[in-house]
Amino acid sequence: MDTKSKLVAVALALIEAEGLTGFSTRAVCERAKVTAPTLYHHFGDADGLVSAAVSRGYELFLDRKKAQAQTRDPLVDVMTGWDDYVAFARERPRLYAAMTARILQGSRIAAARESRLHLEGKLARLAEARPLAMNVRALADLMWATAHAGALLYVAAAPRVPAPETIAALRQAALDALTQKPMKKRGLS
Amino acid sequence: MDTKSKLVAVALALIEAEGLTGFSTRAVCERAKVTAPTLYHHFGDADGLVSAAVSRGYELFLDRKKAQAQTRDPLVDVMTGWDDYVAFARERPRLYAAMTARILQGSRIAAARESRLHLEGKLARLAEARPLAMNVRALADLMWATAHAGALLYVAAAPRVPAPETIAALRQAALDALTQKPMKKRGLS
DNA sequence: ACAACGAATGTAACAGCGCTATATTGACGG
DNA sequence: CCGTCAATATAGCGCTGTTACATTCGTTGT
Repeated sequence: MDTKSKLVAVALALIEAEGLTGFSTRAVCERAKVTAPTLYHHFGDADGLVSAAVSRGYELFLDRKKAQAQTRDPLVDVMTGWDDYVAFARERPRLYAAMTARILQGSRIAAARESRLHLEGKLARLAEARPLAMNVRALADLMWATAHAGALLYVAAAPRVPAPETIAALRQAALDALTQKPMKKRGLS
Repeated sequence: MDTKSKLVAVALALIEAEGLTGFSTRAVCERAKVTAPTLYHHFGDADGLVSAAVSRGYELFLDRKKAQAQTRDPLVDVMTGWDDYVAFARERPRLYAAMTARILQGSRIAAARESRLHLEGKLARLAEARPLAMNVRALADLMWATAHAGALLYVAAAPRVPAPETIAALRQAALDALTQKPMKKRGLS
């Protein structure tokens, strides 16, 4: 395996094993049996390597999504995607934390944008099948926000598990937004 | 002002100004005109000082909540609290990020627990007024998850602003959970 | 009154971190 | 066979969190 991908693999493994706080360029170099300048030659700085590892994380996530069979009903596809998002975060909590930590700092990851487009594609397909209450971008925000909130409940509560009805209510919120008719106004308080 | 609270104040100011990444014990010592060992004498390590600053953040948050007049309707109080949570995160995004980052690492902050109890108190008062679909703890999780998701939409999207209907949908999810009758089963997919 | 003690602070240094100026290797095209 | 350029190594800088050690200073027991 070439040095560059090996470094990414080592960085990803380190993040999964010890989280972002356990990550350091020196630890990566040691485990990859490489000296510092080669790391900096390939990635510029520590942030570059973390970004690359996080990108790889998004690729893993996307592969999983694409392996998922597409059904007849776009609504089912979107909600299956929602469930899978939460499941991914539960299975790889430290990787997930690293992926989302970067979102908050406004650091743009190309692979993240791809995941986002994948979701918006599914939503667009849904929009063709039935009229939606919001535009696709607002709906994508909502899907992400509810799924991320669900994921956080698992990660933050670990090793305890949140009540199933809490997750169900978040999921229901996503579903309500998807099935809500455009013109029907609902009471807000 | 005594040295200890001055250090907390300086740390809090530094976090608000530059975020957690800009925080360093040396920067704090310099601005507080204090040498390193006095910082370590008072707080043990860097994490101890950050925890203290974050605690102070929760106190500020709680003060704000307590200043909020209690109305006749507990439901209104809970939803006002929801709005205020999101508003706090919008107003002090870096402090909010520091506060929640620690939650995810499982680091327990006493003041955070107090905020949680404050919310559960409000929910208990609501439970006396009308039967709820979930127990208070599950409901508190849900209130936090939806409000945090709303807060994240603002922080992650900054300086852009998320669509109002996305926030409204999250808020609606919280409200639905509060007003949902105990025995009424809703379709889940 | 004063010696003794402990809390609070300062001096100076350690190891580990991200990062880089510089030198060396090694594969390829002329 | 030599020049070029990417890839790697040596060795070090400046910064970080942290700490062993020395010092000040108010409190207290006698």
